[in-house]
Amino acid sequence: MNETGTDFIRKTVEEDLASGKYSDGPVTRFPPEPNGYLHIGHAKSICLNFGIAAEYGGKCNLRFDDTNPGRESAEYVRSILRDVKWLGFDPGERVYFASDYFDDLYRFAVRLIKEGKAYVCGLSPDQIRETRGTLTRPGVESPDRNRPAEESLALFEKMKNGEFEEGRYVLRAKIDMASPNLCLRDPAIYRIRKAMHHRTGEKWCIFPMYDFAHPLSDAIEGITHSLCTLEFANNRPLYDWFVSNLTDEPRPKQIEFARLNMSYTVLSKRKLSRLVEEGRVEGWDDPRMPTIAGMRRRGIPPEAIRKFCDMIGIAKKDSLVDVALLEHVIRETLNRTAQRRMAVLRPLKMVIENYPENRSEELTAINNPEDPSAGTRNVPFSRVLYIEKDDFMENPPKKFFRLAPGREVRLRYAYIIKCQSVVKDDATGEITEIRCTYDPATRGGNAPDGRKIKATIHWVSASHAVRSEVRLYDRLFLKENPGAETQDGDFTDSINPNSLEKLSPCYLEPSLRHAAPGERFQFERLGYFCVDLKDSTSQNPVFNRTVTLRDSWAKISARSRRGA
RNA sequence: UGGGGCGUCGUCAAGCGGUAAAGACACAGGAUUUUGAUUCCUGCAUUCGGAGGUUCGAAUCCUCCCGCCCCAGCCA
Repeated sequence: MNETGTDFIRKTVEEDLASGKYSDGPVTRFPPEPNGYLHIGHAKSICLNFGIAAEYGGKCNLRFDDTNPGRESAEYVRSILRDVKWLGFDPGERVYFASDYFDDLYRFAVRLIKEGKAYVCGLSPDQIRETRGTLTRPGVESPDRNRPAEESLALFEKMKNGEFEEGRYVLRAKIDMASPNLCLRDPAIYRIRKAMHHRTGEKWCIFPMYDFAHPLSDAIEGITHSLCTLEFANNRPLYDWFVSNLTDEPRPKQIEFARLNMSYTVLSKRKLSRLVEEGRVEGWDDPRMPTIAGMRRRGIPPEAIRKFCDMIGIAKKDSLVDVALLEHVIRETLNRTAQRRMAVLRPLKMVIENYPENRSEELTAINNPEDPSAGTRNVPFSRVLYIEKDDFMENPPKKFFRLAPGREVRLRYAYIIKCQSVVKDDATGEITEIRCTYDPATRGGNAPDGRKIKATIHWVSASHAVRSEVRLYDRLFLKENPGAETQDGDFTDSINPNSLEKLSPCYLEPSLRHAAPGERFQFERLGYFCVDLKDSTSQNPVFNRTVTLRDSWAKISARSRRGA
């Protein structure tokens, strides 16, 4: 069920079920056009449709709305299928294509013509536009509007047989050229398209329009509740027109809800494809993309996406969901499930002066404090280590309580150490190494004398470390709503130039050597990371940062930097 | 300025005529902590786009106004 209560769509479904209208439970459908990759906005719809079917003992179909050859392809069909399953929903045998219904749809069209409810129109696309009227002026009727049915039938047949070039004729529903709803001003329902269709090949050269194919496909499949986004509300009267003129009860019912918008990203296929085409990202599955494929590669668990969709709710209000909410559910699920490891991303060499040169020892580390069943592992310790550059400051500000000259700090699961001196590059003055001593009595990190150690930092033994590349991802856009003021023109203006930072070499604890692609970890004190699905090899492991840990120190230091 | 849809905390979002307007995220404090993480407390809309009205009683009903979104593809 839903986090926030029962949304208005579920309520409608419940009422319809209670009224006995649909005896076999609700049948919903997720109807993507295979012309792009699925994104998190689609995930909202997938969760809604499959969720309702599951909750009320119904069914959910996956139907490809493939009525426009030329911009659709089998590659997209494959990616969509994969993404839906990865998200955790299995349509099983219920995978359909609008193109499966082309014969039925054709028959429906013929029936409309015979009944005087459709006609073949010879107006050019330009003429159709000109005669459609405007928002405030009615349209004018086509000279072909009263063409005898026999004549339309013959022309439609010829259209089907490929006897006309594209654009020469179109089949139109005869409704009302004066309707205040432009959708009803004799909309085109079939057009000539001489393109190779990814499934029907060259069998057809006329293709039904969405407004015609969609409601009828719903009816053919016995859909009870046809859920779509708000921008289709204008099309609903047309949806009802086709369904009531051509099909019997019980008829499918269209219900609209608000599409998902999320801060600091864009969620329209058009804009996402532009990012890909213009090379702003490395592909549809770039980990910065809000696509399912991108999020998968980023390391976001499908469970988190489902939880997110559950939390944002379903309503009719246009909204902009804070991406922080997504980040929150990602952290929440990963905190529970991801094993902890130590990794140093920006290495600073540390030498333990009183630790023997050739010695090393194994220390025990907890895999997941949130899950005792995850057990423990051993981590090697030796004289030369790497620690994070950020964990040392030569002249620390007041609130910094990590390592600094003369200060003590605990190395996680290892020893309490003290900074004795700093080695710098003579030429640049840059700190190249810090020299410390350790307290042998503190093995494991406990102080037998009970002295309080304010900070614990992570580390990796230099001689045992696995070298790796780590990719740090940040939001793709600097503006909360990149599409807002710029119509479409240049949402790319607000692209974040620093959305990707590749770090190398990074040093990982040796247990990470055999991590499998897709495997997710928490690098302690840094964030959640996963092995890249594409570029990682055992020779050159690559990790992607999914999301950082919450970092109150970052807030404190940023605040004091501003204040000072 | 035709038609359709929508306006409840910074962001989502419950609420559907009956006492003090859920919850989550964000934010701000505090406690515990070998991750400045997690966890745990605490605070955070005298008010529901505005104005009138109906009612003993309204965010919930009525009227008017204001604002935002969608529609003039042979796209979906």
